[in-house]
Amino acid sequence: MAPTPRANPTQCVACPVRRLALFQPLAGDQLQAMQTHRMEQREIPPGTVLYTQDSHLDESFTLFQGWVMLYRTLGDGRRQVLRFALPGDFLGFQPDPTGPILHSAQALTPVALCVFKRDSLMQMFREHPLLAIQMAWITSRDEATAHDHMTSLGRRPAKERIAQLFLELHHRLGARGPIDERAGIPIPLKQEHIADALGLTTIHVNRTLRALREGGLAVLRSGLLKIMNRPALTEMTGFQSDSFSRRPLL
Amino acid sequence: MAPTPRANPTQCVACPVRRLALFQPLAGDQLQAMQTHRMEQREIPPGTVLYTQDSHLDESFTLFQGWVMLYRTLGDGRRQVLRFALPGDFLGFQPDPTGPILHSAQALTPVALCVFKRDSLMQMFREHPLLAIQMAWITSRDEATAHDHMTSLGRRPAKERIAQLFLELHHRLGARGPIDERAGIPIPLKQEHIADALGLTTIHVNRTLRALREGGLAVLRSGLLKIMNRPALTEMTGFQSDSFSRRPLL
DNA sequence: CGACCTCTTGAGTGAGCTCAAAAACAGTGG
DNA sequence: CCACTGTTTTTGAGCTCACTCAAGAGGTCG
Repeated sequence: MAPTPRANPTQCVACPVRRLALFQPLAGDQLQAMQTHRMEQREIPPGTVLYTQDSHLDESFTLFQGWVMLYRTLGDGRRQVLRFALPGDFLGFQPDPTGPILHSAQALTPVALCVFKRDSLMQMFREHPLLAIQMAWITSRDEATAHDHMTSLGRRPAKERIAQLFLELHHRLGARGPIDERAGIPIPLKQEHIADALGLTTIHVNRTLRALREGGLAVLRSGLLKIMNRPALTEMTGFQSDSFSRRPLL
Repeated sequence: MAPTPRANPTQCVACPVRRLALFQPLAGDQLQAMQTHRMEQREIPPGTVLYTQDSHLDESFTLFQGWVMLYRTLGDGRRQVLRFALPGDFLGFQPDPTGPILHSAQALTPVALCVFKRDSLMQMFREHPLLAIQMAWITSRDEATAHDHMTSLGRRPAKERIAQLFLELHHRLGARGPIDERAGIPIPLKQEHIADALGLTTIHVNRTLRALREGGLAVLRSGLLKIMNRPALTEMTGFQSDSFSRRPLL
């Protein structure tokens, strides 16, 4: 994640993407090589389901613009949001490419993606080992974020879970570009999404948001998140931005 | 994980390890090359802390024998177990090798490991790209397991969480060698470990174990797990072993 | 035979859930 | 511009699953 801002950011060949996670640190010749692999840019409206749990997927994606929600569904409709993917994130990389994918992905906003055919991606890895190493690091970073999330789910009360989520989103968005603290950060999440991410009910999320608001800690209203008292939030969650550090260029 | 049993399993050079996750699918010359990199076998007694959250780690490990618990601790002592590592699993791979590690690791049993110095591992990746690709898949599989775990934590009641854990452990152990259903599977976990993995208290784990026992579903006693009614357990969790599929040889 | 874990059971409490229903809001068509 | 419909947010009331506090029972080891 958190690509270092630089004077002359590398471009993703097929897409007009800057500082994309998988490509940003690559040398020019490798970028050129990627042009030869079937890459496609795709744009989809909010609500579109990119892929569905248990289906077979022969593509993966780099998110260029917008938010995508990755989630898993249990038989009776219970839902767990696994990750909110932001621009630069990679989606659809599977441990077993021949097996079904284990989660679904849905666009929360208008979304722009780079699409890779699976065999094409494999081929790229073979030809450009650095890409494979980058992929290992990206996946490892996602795993660390999942660990944060697990710790929230298992060991934090509702108020802390929400505080932690807010700080995480704020930090991840801040790493992607400057954000206007005063105006508030645009967050396209319904209370239901937050509930499904944090293992709560919508109703309880609502009450907890009220508590945070009335405590002067943070306000989420009409799609805008305002952090009112960061020190207090950081204090209550023990938030460390280390989890989102940048990876080495190798 | 789940390496296919084969007639003549590859050996991990320095260690007398068979079917190790990172090496199993490698060709002979690559294995040889690894000999030239600083690898070390290490054995540690139960309870040993391999590494500690927030410390700087310049090694990573392939687990050869025994169980290792990966966990995170919050300021006030709350603990979340992230993963129970079994033989063949890889530990200590970090998204940012220069940053502090974000969790701790402790041996639950006597443990044997292959140790890699960090720069040595990096060097191996550069020289043998297939290793990097394998690493990406291994990490991706771990992430999928973390997703299972998250779903339990967020959206399942205590009984289902424990049932799911039992089925997962049974399946992962089964993939590593034949297990004697009747005798029961050796599980070196205290109720406290289970509680910290599943976001419950020890006391509630105890009560729930009793419920499972009295319901004729599964019994965990004196370190032995017996699955008494797998269909019922599978039914209540919707357990799919897909999550633990083997990865491609590329 | 104590000292120390780990497991077990009881009793009471509370954070978060369910059920139910307003109120605010957004879009749509007349 | 407004009535009409569907979605999202908000609030109330009561319940329950899981937690806290407390204490006894088993096991293990020096």
